Amino acid sequence: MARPRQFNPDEALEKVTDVFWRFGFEGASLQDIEAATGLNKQSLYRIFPDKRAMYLASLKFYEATEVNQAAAVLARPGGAKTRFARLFDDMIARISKGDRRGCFLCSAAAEQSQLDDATRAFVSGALERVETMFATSLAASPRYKNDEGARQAKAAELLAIYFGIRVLTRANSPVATIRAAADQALASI
Amino acid sequence: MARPRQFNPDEALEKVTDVFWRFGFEGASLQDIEAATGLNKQSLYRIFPDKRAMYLASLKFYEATEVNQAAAVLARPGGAKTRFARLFDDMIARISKGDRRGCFLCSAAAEQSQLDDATRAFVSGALERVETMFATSLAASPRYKNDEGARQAKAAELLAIYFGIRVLTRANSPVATIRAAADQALASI
DNA sequence: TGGATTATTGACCGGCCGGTCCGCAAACAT
DNA sequence: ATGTTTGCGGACCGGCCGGTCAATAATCCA
Repeated sequence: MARPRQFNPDEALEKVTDVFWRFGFEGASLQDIEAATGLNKQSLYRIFPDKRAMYLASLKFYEATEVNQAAAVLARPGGAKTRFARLFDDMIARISKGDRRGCFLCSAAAEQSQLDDATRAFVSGALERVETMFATSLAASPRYKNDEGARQAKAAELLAIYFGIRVLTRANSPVATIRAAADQALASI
Repeated sequence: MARPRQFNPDEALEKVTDVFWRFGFEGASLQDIEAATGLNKQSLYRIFPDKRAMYLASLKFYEATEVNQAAAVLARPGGAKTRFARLFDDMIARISKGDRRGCFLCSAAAEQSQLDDATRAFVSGALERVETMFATSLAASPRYKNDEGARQAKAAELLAIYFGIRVLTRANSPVATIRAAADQALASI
């Protein structure tokens, strides 16, 4: 046929995701996105119908990469406490390296999910999937394996703590506070 | 002198706060604010130098009202567990009534604190004050009164759970999940 | 090589953004 | 009553917003 695309759409989406992750939907202008990707608006609009679609694609990309990676960490062998300890350690290691982006899903929930139906639908679904993922990992310990009620309840608590920590991360709370919250959560598993 | 102001600045600030609380800084346009307050832009700009100042004033107003009210709930007599149970019950009662605004400080942390220095400074200070408030309430039980380490750690954990629940609130998570997280947290106090 | 097709680019669009200006009305002191 | 001061409201501002268009350059097929 004709001239092939000169950039990798997946790499572009990765960069777009980072911009939305850091600045939010309203906070990220098309200009910012152009600068971050090195692409022209027109090239972007050939891939995405509009800005909102870019944002939703970014959320999906985030789930497929970051959340999936967390799932991989949680799936490694060991009891429930060990698994969550690894998850929290990874999270805190990133904060210590200066990464204060927190969790994109969490920011999207705070910023957009009361304003845009599609965002709310996706975010609420993604949170549910994270909760299920937590419950599955809890089942690695006999204490939760045979008690669905306890498992669900603990998963809900860990979900809240996890996202709470992500908020504290964005708010530049001291690492010590975050570490303390994580340790308390782990101790109760 | 001359003609006195025809509206109550405090009532105006209350309405402005509600708009920013629901829509966020970028999501709330001056037009939205005019509509919500019933005031003209010019009248608003006589009270606030610019939009950012309105936002910061709103955050302060939020702390002075909503956070203060939470502090009052936590200050009522009883052991630590009883006090936090009342706090969580109030929170869940509001959600059940359809109020999904969550916590303004929490949304501000997610949306703005990585973008605006003044917001970050205020939010991070406010979170610290909430944490202190939590620690003070924990001291109502002997178990935490004499163990500062345990008190700080539990306060950090409750802070995370509290803000996590606020995120779940915004994301339209089912009340059952939120209730479960709150109950788990209470059980560990 | 020629023609069809498509990516790329930058100019351009209307509209809304936050913010300002100015004419007018209201209320005070005298 | 009058002059002065101030609040008020609507017109208005430049600039940036998301989004589009048209001219150009690059690549493929035949």
